[in-house]
Amino acid sequence: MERANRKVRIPRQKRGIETKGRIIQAARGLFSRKGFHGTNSKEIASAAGVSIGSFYSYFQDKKALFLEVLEDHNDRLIKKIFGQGQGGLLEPGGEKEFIDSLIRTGMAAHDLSPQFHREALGMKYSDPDVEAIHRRMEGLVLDRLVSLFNTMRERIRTKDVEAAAAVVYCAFEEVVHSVKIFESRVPEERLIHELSDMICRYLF
Amino acid sequence: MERANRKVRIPRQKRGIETKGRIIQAARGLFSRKGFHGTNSKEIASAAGVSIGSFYSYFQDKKALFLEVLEDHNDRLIKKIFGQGQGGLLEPGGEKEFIDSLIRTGMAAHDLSPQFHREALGMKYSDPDVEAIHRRMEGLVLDRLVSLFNTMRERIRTKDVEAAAAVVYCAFEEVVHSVKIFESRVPEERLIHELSDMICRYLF
Amino acid sequence: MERANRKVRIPRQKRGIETKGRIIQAARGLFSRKGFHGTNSKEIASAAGVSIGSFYSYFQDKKALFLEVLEDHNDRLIKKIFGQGQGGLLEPGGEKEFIDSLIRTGMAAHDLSPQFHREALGMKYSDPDVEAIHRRMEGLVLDRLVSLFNTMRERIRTKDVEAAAAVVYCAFEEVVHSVKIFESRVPEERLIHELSDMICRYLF
Amino acid sequence: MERANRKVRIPRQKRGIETKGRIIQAARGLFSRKGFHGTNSKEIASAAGVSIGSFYSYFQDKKALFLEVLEDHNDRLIKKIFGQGQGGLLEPGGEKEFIDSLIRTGMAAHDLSPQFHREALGMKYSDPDVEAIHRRMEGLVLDRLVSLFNTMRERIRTKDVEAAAAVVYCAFEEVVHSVKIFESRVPEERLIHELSDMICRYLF
DNA sequence: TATGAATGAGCTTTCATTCAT
DNA sequence: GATGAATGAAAGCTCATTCAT
Repeated sequence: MERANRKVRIPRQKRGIETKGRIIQAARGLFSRKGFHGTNSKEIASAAGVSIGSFYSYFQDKKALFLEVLEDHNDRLIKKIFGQGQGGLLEPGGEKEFIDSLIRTGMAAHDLSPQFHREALGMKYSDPDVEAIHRRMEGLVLDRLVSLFNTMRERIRTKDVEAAAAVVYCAFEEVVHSVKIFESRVPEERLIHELSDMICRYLF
Repeated sequence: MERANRKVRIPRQKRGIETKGRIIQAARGLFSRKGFHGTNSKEIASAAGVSIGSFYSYFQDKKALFLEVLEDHNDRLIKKIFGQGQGGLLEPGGEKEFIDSLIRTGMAAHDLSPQFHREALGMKYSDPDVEAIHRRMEGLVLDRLVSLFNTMRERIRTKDVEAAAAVVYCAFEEVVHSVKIFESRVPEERLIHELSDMICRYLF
Repeated sequence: MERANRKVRIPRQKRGIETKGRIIQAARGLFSRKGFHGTNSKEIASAAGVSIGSFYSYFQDKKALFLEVLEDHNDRLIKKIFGQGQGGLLEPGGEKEFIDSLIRTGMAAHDLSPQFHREALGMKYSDPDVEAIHRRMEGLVLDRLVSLFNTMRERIRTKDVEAAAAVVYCAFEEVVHSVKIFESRVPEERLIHELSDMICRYLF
Repeated sequence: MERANRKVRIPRQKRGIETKGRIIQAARGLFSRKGFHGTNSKEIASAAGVSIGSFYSYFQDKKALFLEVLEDHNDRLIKKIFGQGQGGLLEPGGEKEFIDSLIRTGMAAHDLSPQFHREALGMKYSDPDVEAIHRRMEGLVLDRLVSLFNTMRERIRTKDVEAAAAVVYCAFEEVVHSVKIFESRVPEERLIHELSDMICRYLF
């Protein structure tokens, strides 16, 4: 008996879109609090005020839902990070402020569902699809950094802009996580200060 | 889920110790290949050539086994990292070589069961016990860095040695992971070169 | 499972009758390819280009639809089998031709949706309603055979016309199925030849 | 996460063999009364006085269990059918008795779990594995018939022994089923009488 | 002490059917 | 009338863990 090609409902009407949104919201909450493996589909459905049947008509399975929650989360992150115009900051002498502002923006973005972010980070180590989404996201940010560095090429010490972007991004990411996700023994402000100093000395 | 107050045998005889070791080895392999959630206890027992009953007389439960595999893994890491005496490297002028050597040592350590390392890293995001072990490990490394930096205090730019250690460690960790665990788009050598440069410029 | 006393619409207008027909056609195709249990109502509705709501306004439930498909199928069978006038064939000396013609007609009838026929045959073993329909159909054929045999009473060896009809019908049915539904190891023509011979020797 | 290669337990100890046997017995009863699709695995387990976990450690899934029940059933059939030596029956003049005895033996065999037999017959129309088992069984019987007919070659009318075996077997099977599984309108004795007569007239 | 048969809560998923719009 | 979103009982199956032998 071949499997009937189960179609996932793509909601076009207002009601359907709301329902799907409710499920995503409920799922984000539960995944944040109890993790992906600690949350089951029935819970999600009932937290969304929806039957388990509806759940499975909107999502292929629990993993597919997780990926959608993640995409949704990333969309908001992107908006927060790229939303702010750092337009005029590149003028000579403003390097320190520029880097600080990058760091602050990045840190602030992590205040958006930090618990879900944590769970998603964890899953990237074990799930290829989650990893792929993270890579894409990271690619976006790296590309931006690279083009930023390119516009200030002559003021930057290294010639290897790509590697510079990667290294700076790594340093930044891990510091953010140690602050926002794991409670670092060293307080946030001191870390940011040193991080900023490190990046500036390195780049300029 | 509730914990039975079952007695876990602590093997004192040679045979028991070997058996336990065999289970840990088998588990490391399976956890590496299939992840913690993708591996079941029966598989582990039979890969270790042990009955499921024996398995549970050596380990409280699957999670406890994971923690032991992790501790064992960390022990080896520690040995690899701290084993090398970086004794004489602190002489004036040798800073660059010193940092390079630190980085190389750290990178090399990650060639020890990188797949298991990856899994353990992932689990630290969702399991408090795993997180605690990571913290302890990290604490060890940070302490070492701090004391290292202290011995070269006057040659180091920042006064906030603790934060410096944390930031350097973060940068290092994430770069290592992007190389050893996720395939970075930028080749290893270029990343190491920039990382080393960044740390040196920052510190000295 | 309990039957709601939902009203099933009996379509009287052209459009309704066509819709119902489309559903029956679509269902026959799906039941043939995937079996009754392997086909779900949504599939049927969408294959018929009809909403699931409409589907349930035409048919009490999936089983009721199956029964209608079966009745429809049997109606065509009946037409094919009884449509041909075997009128003049009873003249003395023509017995062999007569039996051959009966067999050929019966075989030909099975070329009508043989896959659906197969499914319906299977379901008669597990569903009383399907069994009842089969019995009625069989009754029709047996009655016809009995009356046929009666008209040639004095040329027939046995006095027990009813049992003769039943036995001949059984032999015929199973041979047809082994040819048309299961691929017999012995080729069709040889089987027909022997079947015809067996029936003739027996009857005349 | 690839599926762990679930091993089906092959019981070697007395207890395990008994348990498996109990499940098979219970399943035969339930399949007979409620059919394959009408019976669920939990019911079977509890009817066998066994946990659902045990059930699945002995059988890959419900279908696999059905196939084992069927094989078991067929084994007994075979014993019943081939157990009786029809050795001396081939002497000249004994043809009628010989055929009668074959028919009686076949009929008697069907008194073994006729309801399960019915279900299995039904499933052969929809399940390829069940069909294959039926074919093998049928092959065994046909081969026996062919070799039987060969030993009495010169007394038999037809030269096409294989087709003869097939046709005779078909007639027999369907008559048995109409008697033992569906209640025929014509009483058993009359059917047997005519069937025997038909086969004898045809063969000799 | 070692074994592996047995357990059963709990998970994911399906699908016939209803009913508000 | 027609629609298709929503329902939820019920199915199949897994696996960490226990415990009688």
